[in-house]
Amino acid sequence: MAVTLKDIANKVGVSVTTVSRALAGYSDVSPTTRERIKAAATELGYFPNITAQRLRKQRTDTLGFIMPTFGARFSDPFFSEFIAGIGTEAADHEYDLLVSTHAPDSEGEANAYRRAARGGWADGLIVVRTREDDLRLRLLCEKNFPFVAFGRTDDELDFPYVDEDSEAGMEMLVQHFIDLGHRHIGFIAPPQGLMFGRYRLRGYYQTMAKNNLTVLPEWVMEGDMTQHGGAHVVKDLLTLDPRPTAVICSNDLMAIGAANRIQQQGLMVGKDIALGGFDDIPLAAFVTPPLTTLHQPIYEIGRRSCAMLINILNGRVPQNEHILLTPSLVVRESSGPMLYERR
Amino acid sequence: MAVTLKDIANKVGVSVTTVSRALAGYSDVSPTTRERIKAAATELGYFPNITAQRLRKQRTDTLGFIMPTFGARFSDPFFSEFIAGIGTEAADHEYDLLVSTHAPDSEGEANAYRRAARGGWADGLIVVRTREDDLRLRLLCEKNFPFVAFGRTDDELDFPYVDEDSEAGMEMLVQHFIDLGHRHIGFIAPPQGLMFGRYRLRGYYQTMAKNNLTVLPEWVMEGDMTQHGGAHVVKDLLTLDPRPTAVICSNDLMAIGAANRIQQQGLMVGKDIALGGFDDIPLAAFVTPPLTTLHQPIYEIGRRSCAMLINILNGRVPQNEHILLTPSLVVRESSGPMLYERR
DNA sequence: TTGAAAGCGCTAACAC
DNA sequence: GTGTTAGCGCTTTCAA
Repeated sequence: MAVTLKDIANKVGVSVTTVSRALAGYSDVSPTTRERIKAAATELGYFPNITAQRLRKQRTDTLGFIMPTFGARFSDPFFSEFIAGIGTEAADHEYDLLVSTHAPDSEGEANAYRRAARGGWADGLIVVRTREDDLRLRLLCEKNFPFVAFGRTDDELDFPYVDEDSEAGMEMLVQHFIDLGHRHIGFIAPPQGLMFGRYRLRGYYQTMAKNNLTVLPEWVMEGDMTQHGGAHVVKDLLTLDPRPTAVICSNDLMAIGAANRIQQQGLMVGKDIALGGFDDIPLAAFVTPPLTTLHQPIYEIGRRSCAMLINILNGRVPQNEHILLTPSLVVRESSGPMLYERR
Repeated sequence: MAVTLKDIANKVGVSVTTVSRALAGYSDVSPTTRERIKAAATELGYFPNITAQRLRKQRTDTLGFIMPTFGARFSDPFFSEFIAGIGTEAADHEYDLLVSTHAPDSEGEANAYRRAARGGWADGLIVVRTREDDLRLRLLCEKNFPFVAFGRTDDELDFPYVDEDSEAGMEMLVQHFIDLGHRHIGFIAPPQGLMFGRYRLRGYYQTMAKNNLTVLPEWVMEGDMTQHGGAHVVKDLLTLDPRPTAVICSNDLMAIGAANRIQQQGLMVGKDIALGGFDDIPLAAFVTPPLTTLHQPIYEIGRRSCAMLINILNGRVPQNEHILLTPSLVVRESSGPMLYERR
């Protein structure tokens, strides 16, 4: 089938070894044979057998990404962007990217990580959406398997990561609403267990406290990070008396869902009620009204985590580097004008 | 490092061959040795070396997906959903999924396909967004490399595909608007070269013609499939005199962008102007006003294309199967009421 | 029922 | 400079 070193060796009349060395660019091959070998290689259309190289080198030159997905209509734009980021960086360094999809915390996911951590599947892993007491991270740390996470944890585990400072981000957003005159600010939190959700929630509480504002327990609801969740949960917030004048959602998808429901109830977002999100997904600027949110450069984060992983794999970097980025506040119409200026 | 067959063989005191056969479940191993071997394998924590198996079997048990991406803020929700679909199906059949990202029609993409078509990278490929005169398909057909496409082509190439009948879908949508009383219907087409865009455009023209409606050239604009594109292009449509009473966008992302721009200009979607999209991305139901569109089951399409590919790889299916699905019309508020019922 | 031997395609230590 | 040899870990004749 495919052309092998042997074919070239036969054709040129040298040994397989020589061919291998010539093609690999070793200096101990005479210029003339090297040329003849190269010529033969191009003529025959030789390309190295990746699998054989891998077996020999005991490395796969492949990165793994086990993507947490949820059921059939799963379609979080985060992942397209993130994959584009890691994929591009990986390709730039001649790494392949293996993607595997599993529901978070499922048995399938656990197996996938166990399999990966055994080695031989990929040389390193990119892990996203770190969780409290994250078994994935625990496993990888324990087995000493190379990985970089997008996200931190609170526990004793130490590992390299890139993260967004959700606490600082949320502080900007909450402060923005407070500065606009809001005092009753509802919050739609992510499901328990996600680290970034925890930071976002914490940022909310802290900023409220810092401004001497009390938070009533019923102001804080938990959503499932999807547009459905946002729509579903916000309606309870709307029935409160007094009704919050602003609602912050811990991601844009939920904010968009919430906006939809709010407007369905005849209220105007950015007028009757202020709304904020987190992520700045590309659509955030194009919904009606455009969404005030915190911008995270997902593609860049993907690239950087991947670059970090590749550095680690090549022993080029102090282990356990930590990068913490600060999101930037993007104010759009959904936050509305100063509260007392409303008509 | 890792436990190999040899380790087990040593431990049990048999040959590597026997261990291999015992573990592979061949019948010609005595029950007792088989048990001893199995016990030793579990005890030592044996797992086969995938690379070695691949080299030996001359197949990778891996599927490739070369994802067409565009720059840094690329984030089309289509891809998360599609990858979730193919990934799940692949995993169910114990295939791995290799993902590579490249700009469409770029040199990098061409290289990726050439590399894949040489073999050894993946056993088969999933191709999406077929193009007119698609070099990728031409290459794969020529090299006889197994693949399944999501999308068809017009030319002589015959290959297995799953596709959505965009023409039929668009007909439903256009007819829907016509039935509502619209006569001046603008259309935002995808960039030249994409097959599905062609079908969608054709569906529009044909349905207009079928209803004896003429289409003025200035009603048809070309957008780039993103929310930006939709927003950008729709404004020219709005300046026409008479202004179209309805605008159809060839995907939801553009429709959402268009809706944004329309409302920015003080017009109300679903009232002053009707709007339709295509795809039914999960957010379509949650924008304001909710978008009338055509539903495509992307996840399912991913699963089915992947299943088809796996069948082909295992020689289980008549080559070049064609599946054509019909999208379903989802009417939401953006199409508005009957035209003459408007206030 | 078991084992020896060959080989998938490549690389590298070591001779010549 | 070049070839011999060995081996990465596995599977599969073939012979015993």
